[in-house]
Amino acid sequence: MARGKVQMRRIENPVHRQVTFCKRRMGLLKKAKELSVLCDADIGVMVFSPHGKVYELATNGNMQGLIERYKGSNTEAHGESSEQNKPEVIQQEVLLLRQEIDLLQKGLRYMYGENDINHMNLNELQTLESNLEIWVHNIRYTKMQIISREIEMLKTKEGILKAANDILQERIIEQSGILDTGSNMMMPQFPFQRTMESDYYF
Amino acid sequence: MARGKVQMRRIENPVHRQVTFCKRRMGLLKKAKELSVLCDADIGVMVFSPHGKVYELATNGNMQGLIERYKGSNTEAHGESSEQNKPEVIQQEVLLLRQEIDLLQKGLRYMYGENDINHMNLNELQTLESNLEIWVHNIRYTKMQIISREIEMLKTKEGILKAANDILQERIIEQSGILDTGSNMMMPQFPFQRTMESDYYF
DNA sequence: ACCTATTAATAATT
DNA sequence: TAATTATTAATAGGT
Repeated sequence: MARGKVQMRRIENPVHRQVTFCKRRMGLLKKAKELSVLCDADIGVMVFSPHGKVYELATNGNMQGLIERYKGSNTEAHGESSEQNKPEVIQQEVLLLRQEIDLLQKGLRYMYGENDINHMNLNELQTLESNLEIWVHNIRYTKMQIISREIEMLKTKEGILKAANDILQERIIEQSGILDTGSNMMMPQFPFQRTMESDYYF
Repeated sequence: MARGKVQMRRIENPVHRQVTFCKRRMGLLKKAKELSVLCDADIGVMVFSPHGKVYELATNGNMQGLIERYKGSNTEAHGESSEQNKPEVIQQEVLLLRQEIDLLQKGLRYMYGENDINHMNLNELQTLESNLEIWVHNIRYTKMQIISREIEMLKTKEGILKAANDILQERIIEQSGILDTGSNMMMPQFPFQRTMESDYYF
């Protein structure tokens, strides 16, 4: 992608290789982040340099979580809890989590405009508090809207199904009268068909 | 990178999002492969679509191996040892840190507006709501701390001033006794000086 | 799925 | 190591 095509094979010149490694590694992680954001996907990338150094990206901020998820999705069930409890592993995990928290807190600080919550004065905290409360209020409102819509939909469906059932019952009665052949034991139970995706939102 | 810039945020149109997901996912995996070949690195990429599908690339053909390597490289990185390595303690800590991270992440993600409130489902809204409430709680706690400190400070100041006043009164009485010249009408009122910046925080 | 106008990435160079 | 720039590669929007 620049000043000449590049052959798809190991770059022999070590300097060039190192430089390219840096550049393309950054590019790869950037691309991963972009894909994650644009398409709402979680992505984990692990890069092991030839010298053993590790570079990683976990768009949800937690590579361990992604690995778990990967294992889960791939090999259905693994009774691996025993290995998971090795002290070193856990210790390591604590370390990672701590780093993660650090990162997130920085993010928060950035979000609040450089102001760590511990360094905000009363006024700022007050403002923040009311903003959050407004937000919570909006969220509750949105939730209520969703729930209302859901209920409406269910009611509608119920009505339709009831009507359908009524019609079907009538038909069956008619048929029973006309044919007078069988018992009612095969009569469909009331909710004729009750498969709904009403839990779509949950 | 084509026919117009793209904003770095979730693509709202589901069709566009899906198409972009396919294209960029391919691009990402290609880039990973290239980096691997050109620079002689081992790379693992895991992509989790929002619908839970997993796409992966392991340039050495073995994701499990890369995962092990990842864990290993992290474990031996820090030689901090002993002390509070009791499994239960650490386990507990991991749990707490995880929770904290979860909270921070969600909060951040939501705050950065990567998730439009109007496109969140009930569950997500519920989570967001509780996160915000916890935040509000923390803010209130911080506020209370500040206020308490402020009150302490004021009490201290009050004590000092009272003592000062007492001393002044004594002096004045002494002077009155010695000089016996004037009335007490000019006697300063009790809080001798009461200008404080105690409302600095408000 | 394919096409291209554009943007983004980056190899070579300083 | 850090810029700059000439090119190539990726891809957004359209068919």
